[in-house]
Amino acid sequence: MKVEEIIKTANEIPLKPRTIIHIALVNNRINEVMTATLKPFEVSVQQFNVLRILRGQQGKPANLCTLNERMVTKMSNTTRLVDKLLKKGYVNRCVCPSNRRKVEIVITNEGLEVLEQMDKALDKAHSTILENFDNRDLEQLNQLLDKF
Amino acid sequence: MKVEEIIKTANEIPLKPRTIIHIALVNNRINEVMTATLKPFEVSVQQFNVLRILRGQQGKPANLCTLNERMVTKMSNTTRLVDKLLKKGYVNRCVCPSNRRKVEIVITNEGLEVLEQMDKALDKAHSTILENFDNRDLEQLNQLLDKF
DNA sequence: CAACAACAATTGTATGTACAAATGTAGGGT
DNA sequence: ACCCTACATTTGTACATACAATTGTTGTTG
Repeated sequence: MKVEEIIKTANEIPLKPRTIIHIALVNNRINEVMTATLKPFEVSVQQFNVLRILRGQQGKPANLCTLNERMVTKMSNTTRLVDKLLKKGYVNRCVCPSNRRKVEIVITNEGLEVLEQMDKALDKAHSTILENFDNRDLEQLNQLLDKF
Repeated sequence: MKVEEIIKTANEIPLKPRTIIHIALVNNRINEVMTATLKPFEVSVQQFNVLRILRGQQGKPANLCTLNERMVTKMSNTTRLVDKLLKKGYVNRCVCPSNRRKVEIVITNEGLEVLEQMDKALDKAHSTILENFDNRDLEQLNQLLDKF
């Protein structure tokens, strides 16, 4: 992606704003690919993230606030997000018996199955997005991103 | 930003998905800062982008489809975006006399003034976001981002 | 044990975004 | 001149997100 072709608003953009814009552009492109990849499964990127977090729990239920903390894109409305996964049968939800304020959410077997398929699809997508990167590039990029 | 602290969903995340998530996290952080910075001016990041593009036109009017092309985050709804800027008095809009399909949009003096203030505020924000980067880092980061 | 603050989740509302359909305009071919 | 296609914008609708207010629950303190 040649950022010069996209940033045409000024002749010379200083390095800092240029970097900021560049990241936004890259992020948008990634999002587009991810959304398109997940479209056949009829789940959003956010919903996918929730499923992935739930699988990471390895059977242990997660409550909403843990989900919120671990979500890549923070969102205020985890309730409605889980609602949609519930409708699709990918998660179960019940009130935590030890603390009835909390809600326990676990991923269902069906959820695990579709998640596996999504993983495969996303693997391909990631390779496509990162086709110009070798491992050294990726390490370097991650090191730089850690500076944020 | 230590991505390990945020990504707790799995013990070992392979390099590629890790990179993708990392970019999303960085982008979110940038967005939060940008939105907070622009909040006192009561404009969204998108609206700011439109104003910046219009200034880049140096007096020449821009029509909607040019705006759309140059917008960092593509959005389908430039009409309503311009509507809001119009209400605030930051832009003028009129039908293009030579081609009545087109709409010409120019930034007003008031728009230019507030834009200058926003620039100053965003300059500071950018420096804060990128405080851990020296010029060499930024060059390197941009080079890597160009690989996308 | 009653009052209160703190917590976890839900609901309401306003705003933002994506996608598709509709409106109005221009130009080309017959 | 008429029909058709392509273009530029607008409108409609469904969905996503941000922020604030509300509900229900827990534990603490007087």
